[in-house]
Amino acid sequence: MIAPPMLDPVIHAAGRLQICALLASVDEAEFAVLRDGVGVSDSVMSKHLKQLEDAGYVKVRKATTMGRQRTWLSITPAGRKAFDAHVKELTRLANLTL
Amino acid sequence: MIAPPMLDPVIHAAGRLQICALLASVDEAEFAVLRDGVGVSDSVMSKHLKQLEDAGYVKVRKATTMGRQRTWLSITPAGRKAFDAHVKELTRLANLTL
DNA sequence: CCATCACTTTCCATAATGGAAACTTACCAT
DNA sequence: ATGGTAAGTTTCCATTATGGAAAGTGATGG
Repeated sequence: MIAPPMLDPVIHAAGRLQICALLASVDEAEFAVLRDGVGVSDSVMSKHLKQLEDAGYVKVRKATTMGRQRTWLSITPAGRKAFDAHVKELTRLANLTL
Repeated sequence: MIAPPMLDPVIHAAGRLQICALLASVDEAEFAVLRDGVGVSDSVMSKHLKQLEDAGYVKVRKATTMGRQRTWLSITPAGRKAFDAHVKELTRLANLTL
């Protein structure tokens, strides 16, 4: 192999890549905002978030404000690091010279 | 959805993304070079190339030079366009602001 | 105590990958 | 012509990934 692919499979999948990209740009985002932002069903979003959480890339904060229970997601330092590295690797690939 | 994902599934898959990246940087590449560059088996490389060819992104040229038969791959104009668009979209996602 | 909201999990059906092994072609040697 | 080998191709089979619908959970309002 020319260069061992540093593409993180947890981040590379289209849906999760979008989630990470969205979370990387804000402090926190509501579950529903992410779900609609990515355009998937509740179940799918929940599953993607679980994978990201298991990887330590996303932090989940359940808040009960004004009687309303909402889930807020944020990217962790590890998540940001992994995302940045992933983007960097994509950039490297895109500008690759054989 | 905030922005409809313009990620081309044919190009996004890690293996094919690497193939496209490699082909985007050269005029032509030999099958074996690509296979080793990406680090997959003959069968997998063959199947990825078939998908890229079916999509019109890669051109296959079978050449018999000096008694040796080799397959040369090159990216087509459509392939380059799709790859560039894909990279552009990845860049957009990476710099996304919610 | 029951209904509802906001996710979570389970269930199920596809689609995507991957490698090994079998198969095909072309070309060289005999 | 016939056999052998190189270079891919296809087939076979096993995993894994996705996705949505539907059922399940826990907290909250009435």
